[in-house]
Amino acid sequence: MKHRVEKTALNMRAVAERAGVSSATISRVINGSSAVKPETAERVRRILKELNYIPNPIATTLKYGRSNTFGLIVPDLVNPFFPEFLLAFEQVLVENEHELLLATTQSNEAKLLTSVRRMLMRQVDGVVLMGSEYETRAVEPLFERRIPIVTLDRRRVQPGTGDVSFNFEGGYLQAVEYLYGLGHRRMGFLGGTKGIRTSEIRLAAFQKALEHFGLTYYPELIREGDYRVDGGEAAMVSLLDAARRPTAVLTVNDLTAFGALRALHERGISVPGDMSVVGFDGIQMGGAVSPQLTTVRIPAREASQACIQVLGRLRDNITRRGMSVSIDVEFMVRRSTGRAPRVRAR
Amino acid sequence: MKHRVEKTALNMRAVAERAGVSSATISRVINGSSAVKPETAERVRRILKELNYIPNPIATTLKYGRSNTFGLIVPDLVNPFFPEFLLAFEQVLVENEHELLLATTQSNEAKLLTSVRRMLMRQVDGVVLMGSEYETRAVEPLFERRIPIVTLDRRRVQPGTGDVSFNFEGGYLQAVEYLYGLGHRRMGFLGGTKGIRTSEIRLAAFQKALEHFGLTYYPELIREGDYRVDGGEAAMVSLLDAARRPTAVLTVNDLTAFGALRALHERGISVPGDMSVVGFDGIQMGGAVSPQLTTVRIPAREASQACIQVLGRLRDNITRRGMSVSIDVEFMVRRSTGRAPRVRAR
DNA sequence: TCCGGTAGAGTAAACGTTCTATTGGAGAGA
DNA sequence: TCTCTCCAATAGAACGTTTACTCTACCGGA
Repeated sequence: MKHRVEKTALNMRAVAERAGVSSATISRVINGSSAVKPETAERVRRILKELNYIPNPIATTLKYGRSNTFGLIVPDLVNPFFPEFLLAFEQVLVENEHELLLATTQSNEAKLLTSVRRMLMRQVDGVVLMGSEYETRAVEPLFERRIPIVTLDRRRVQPGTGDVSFNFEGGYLQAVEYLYGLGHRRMGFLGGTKGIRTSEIRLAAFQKALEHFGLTYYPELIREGDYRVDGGEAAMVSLLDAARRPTAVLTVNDLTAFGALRALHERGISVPGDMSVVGFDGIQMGGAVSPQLTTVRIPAREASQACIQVLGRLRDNITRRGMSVSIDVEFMVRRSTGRAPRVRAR
Repeated sequence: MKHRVEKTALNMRAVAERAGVSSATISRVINGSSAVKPETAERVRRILKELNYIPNPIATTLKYGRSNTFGLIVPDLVNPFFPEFLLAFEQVLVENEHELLLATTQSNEAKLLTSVRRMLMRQVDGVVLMGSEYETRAVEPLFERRIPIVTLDRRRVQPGTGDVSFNFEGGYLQAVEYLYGLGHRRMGFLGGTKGIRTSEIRLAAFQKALEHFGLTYYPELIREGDYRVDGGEAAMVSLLDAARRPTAVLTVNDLTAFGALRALHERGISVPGDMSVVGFDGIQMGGAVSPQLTTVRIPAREASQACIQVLGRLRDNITRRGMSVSIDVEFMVRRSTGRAPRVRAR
């Protein structure tokens, strides 16, 4: 006798046999679809519980080519915002009885291609693409197979895709308003990587916020970063060389702000005594450092819900018009911001 | 005509037709399984590429009840070590042509039950269980269905399970050795939650390290924490009340160390001037705070590989003896440790 | 010529679910 | 009794892949 893997767990037919009905009836009871005599249904339900039946969605996926799975492609998990989004995304999916397929690309095109292939193989019903920049060529197969795509903060849509972005204008407006109220008039900005669309959008939002309060925008107080700690540190160090320093700096994200804090701490510049610092993202770690970071929180859960909602609509509607959603952010005052110092000398 | 979902993408039979062979031959070419005439194989391969064929592993899963998927159940992603492990785990899986099924439990038993159910529905070939404590009852269904289980740092195995743990003894030994070399003789310890096995193991490892260097273990310099920042901060604050303070503190993990740093910073106690602090885990963020945290790094990639290897063995072997693997850790000197202060007065 | 071996390829069933088409009765009306 | 309608439930095909079994053609040896 050949070696055979023990298999064939408990399936609908076995349940059906036990209940003295056909597998179709079991299916109907489980899905509550069509007319089943109440007493039959009750009996079936009892037996399902008794046998501890667990359905096999794989079979359904095979039959319909739909997996109730959404893919999430992230560049990496180094930026803590990504895991926090992932966590929320997974929770929302599970609440909606969907599954998650996670792929990381390390900002590497070959891995992006692999990720897309995995998505296709696993018959995902839609894909969320984090990281504002990506190769169009690599995601082409998704378009070809009409898989709905939602990007995060890409600010661009095509037919069959959606975009969920964050309200940077609102966020920086609240932050600037708060700092203005504390007497700050001279604010710097530690930005993102040059040439990336979202960097420009964030900087523009900062500038607009200044204008809204009649504050001067000083180009010499603007620095480039790279969305990471090191870039933020370097940007802050460079900013400290300015002829007249700002009394507060806003940043493009929390990691950049962490870099700024480190630069300031190492130079003995007190935060918030001598300088106020504001982050953006609202990652958990912001509450762990000292001083705790004042920041603008991006609500990961709402963003996840928006992504899933948009994916659902794109899947159901053949209209396939692109959809844009903007998520409101929330200013969080913590300890890295305070009154503007009275006198500032270099 | 009924509404019908556009489906039936490109399957083996279509490729077969195009190549003038049967689907069996296509399958054989793809899997390199049995004798196919080289020229036929070549022609098939060309057509596969030409048609851009993507296989559907769902069908295979249905047939064999094996999905080439490993599940990962984590309590949450708040502790940055978890996402870092997750990232490594995903990468290693993809390299080995496996898939990941992620589930988070928020340390909530109902969600753990749901997670286990998801694992079973998706026909996973094995499950990695993070978080050293879990309800045995909740994972019972995995045992019943003979799904291999690997726990992380649980230090206990049963038939059909494995455990991957970390070499705390080695880690604390290196840390204490380094501090000893810097002149520290009086070391404190900020531990984990009481009553958890791994907390005891870590504390014992610290104690053993002290003994190894002939140092005194001062019970009054030991505090409980909760593996989180707040717990670490409270523990540090309490430790500062000690009649004679230590010159260095070791901690149960990096978050605890962050809490300690925050407590010290807020009280104007210089690190490492007045007090040295050592973390454990080696999370990325340790390099972002100021001062950068000296710590003991747990290599997430090696741990992931070990988990996957053990799961593979458990799946293949019917022997099903429990397996234990210990992962070596690596001491990383950064900026939160320095020479012991000459004179210490309260 | 016949037999057996072999290379190469094809046939068809199976996995678990869903749903269309169909069947079996029961009841009602003629 | 026959026919029609309606309710409940069943039979069976389909999804895409793999593989045990089968088939064919060819070759060599007796």
